[in-house]
Amino acid sequence: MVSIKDVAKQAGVAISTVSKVLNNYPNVSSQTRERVQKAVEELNFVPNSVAAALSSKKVGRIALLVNLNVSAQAIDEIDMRYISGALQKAMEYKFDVITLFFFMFKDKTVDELIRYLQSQSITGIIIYGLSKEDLVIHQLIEKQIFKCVAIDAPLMNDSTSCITIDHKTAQYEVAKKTIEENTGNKVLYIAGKKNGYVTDDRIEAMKKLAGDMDLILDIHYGEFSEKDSRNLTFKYGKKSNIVVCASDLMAIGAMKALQEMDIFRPVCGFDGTTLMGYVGQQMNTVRQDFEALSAKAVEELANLFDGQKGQLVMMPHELVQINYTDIIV
Amino acid sequence: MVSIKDVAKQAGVAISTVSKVLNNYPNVSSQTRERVQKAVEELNFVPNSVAAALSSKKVGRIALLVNLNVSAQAIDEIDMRYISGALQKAMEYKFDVITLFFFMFKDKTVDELIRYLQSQSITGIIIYGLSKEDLVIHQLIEKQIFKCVAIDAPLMNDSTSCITIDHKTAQYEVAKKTIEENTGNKVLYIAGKKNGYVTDDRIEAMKKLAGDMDLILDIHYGEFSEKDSRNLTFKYGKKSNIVVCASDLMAIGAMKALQEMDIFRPVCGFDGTTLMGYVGQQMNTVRQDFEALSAKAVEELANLFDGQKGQLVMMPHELVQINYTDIIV
DNA sequence: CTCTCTTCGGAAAACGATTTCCATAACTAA
DNA sequence: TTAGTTATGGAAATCGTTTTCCGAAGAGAG
Repeated sequence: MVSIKDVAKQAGVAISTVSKVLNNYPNVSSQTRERVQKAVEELNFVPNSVAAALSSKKVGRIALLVNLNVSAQAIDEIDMRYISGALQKAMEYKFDVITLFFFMFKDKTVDELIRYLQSQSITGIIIYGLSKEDLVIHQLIEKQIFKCVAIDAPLMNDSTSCITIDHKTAQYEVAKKTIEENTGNKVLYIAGKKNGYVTDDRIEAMKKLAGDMDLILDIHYGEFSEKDSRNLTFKYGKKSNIVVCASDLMAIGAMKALQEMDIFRPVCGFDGTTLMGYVGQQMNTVRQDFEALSAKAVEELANLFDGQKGQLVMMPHELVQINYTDIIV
Repeated sequence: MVSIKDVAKQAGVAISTVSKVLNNYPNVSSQTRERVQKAVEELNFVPNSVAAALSSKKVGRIALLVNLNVSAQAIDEIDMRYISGALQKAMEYKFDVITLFFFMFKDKTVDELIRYLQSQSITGIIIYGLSKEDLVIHQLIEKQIFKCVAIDAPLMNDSTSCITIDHKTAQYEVAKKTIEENTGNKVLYIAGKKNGYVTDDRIEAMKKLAGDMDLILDIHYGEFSEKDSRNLTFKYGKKSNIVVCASDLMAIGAMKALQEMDIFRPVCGFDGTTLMGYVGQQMNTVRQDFEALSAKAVEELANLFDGQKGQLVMMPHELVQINYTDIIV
């Protein structure tokens, strides 16, 4: 394997000089710099990131800490899009990424988790799927041992940033639009997982909307699953005029229930997943750019590495209207 | 950070001795071994895998090389299940896992890919989603620089194993069952991606079945998408008695087309994803245990590291019959 | 009781980078 | 010309392991 040593020899300089060129350190003359770069080209040298990580605490080895919801269809898509967006951007930044799932650390203490991360020379973490009940992760963030970026969880401190869309506004808008396009003021809101940050934000938005538009709001919690939404719609769908769901998957569940009950209610969803193709009727939803969110998270991690303090980064969202035929054909 | 040095001091032995205990080397007396283990416990020591990877070529840092099919619903589920199964098992083996997607290496040569993997100190690779057209990956495997395990691609050499289910038998069985349960001998087979290893195996099985059961077989290729399957069913569904699809997602596409054409045809799928919940009629399918497949791949990689030669590992599959109500409610 | 053969444990050299610190060389100013 | 900076490049320590090799102690044989 070609190492920095070979490059040094080829360029006729010291190892340290090569390293300086590689890392854009100032104290290298442009001649030497060029000579080194030429040698790098010729030898096709790629620095060993493992060695770099070992010797430097700065080098970015980052962990993608994911609360997986395996096999819930739409959720899988969101997971994959988050992961893929992050990996892509991480490659640009030459970050090393390790993907970890929450369930791998069930029954582990913070200290054990920290030790594990340290054993991997992890310096930065991107977290998503965090709910208020995930104590260990919260402790991890508070300790500020690692640079963290939380997606959709408003946790910030000197070494923690948050990337999110404006869930309150988005939920408000999509529900308002749907209600305005239809008649009636009795709204069934099928919320997501209890104690989810996103869930609470959206409920807050719905309550505000209820106040603003004089609605009768019926709120029920479910998992982000088709099943829960379907069951809740069976129970409460009939006595409402409109069904607002916390995800597209839930919207589909609701539609199926309505269909089976043989009644029509306008339904709106959230997320803008490709699952939208499964809807059986027109639907409003909020499209999130999941890849962009996680890519931004990587960028933000880079900022934190550079010494920037944690901050809240708000990403844009988009209201869309879906028709069955729009997507599939 | 507590290092092997600290453990050595605590136990009153040399660093090398600690390492030997950690890696189960023979030449350590049980007394010393215990003393070291006690020190490890007390200090809560976790070895730094980055350092280990740097110094040893044996230590398993493995890459999960994935041909992602982002946002095709069912495909996402399969991806996630593969990834999650592998990560879990890798953790047991204390392997370090890096997830990489094919598309990240578009336009890259084998040498560039190799260099990248080496720069990450990767020694083993698990590959899935490989089609016959992925030249670079095939070259990578042939070079035998890394230990490889290919899922669903029959590539074996001294350092490459293959994990798969018996696609031929599975396809044969599920189609046979569906045909026997119904009437007619005109079968529309909606195959997967052209040049996919799995695709070809299954087509072969269908041809054999056609011979055995005296069927008139109409084969058409599509992407593993609902859309393609739907379109193909519109075109060719009417003149056949039975529709056999290469995936559950495709089966759903076919069912939708049939519904819209207002004709009934038995449809069978493949994979046994949770997407099965979306079917609108009874359906036979083949359930694959994706987590088990990728977990087995990790085990097999460990075997290869231990010096075992590459081999073909056949995993079991299961025929299942799905009803709409089975899954969702 | 000595000689050889094991068994065990330690010293030290990797692995491939980063980074600190020091020695020049070169330049500036007086 | 000389003292004082500053720019530049190198030597060496370091990160935390693994692994080779060697010496010492203990065991067994004669």
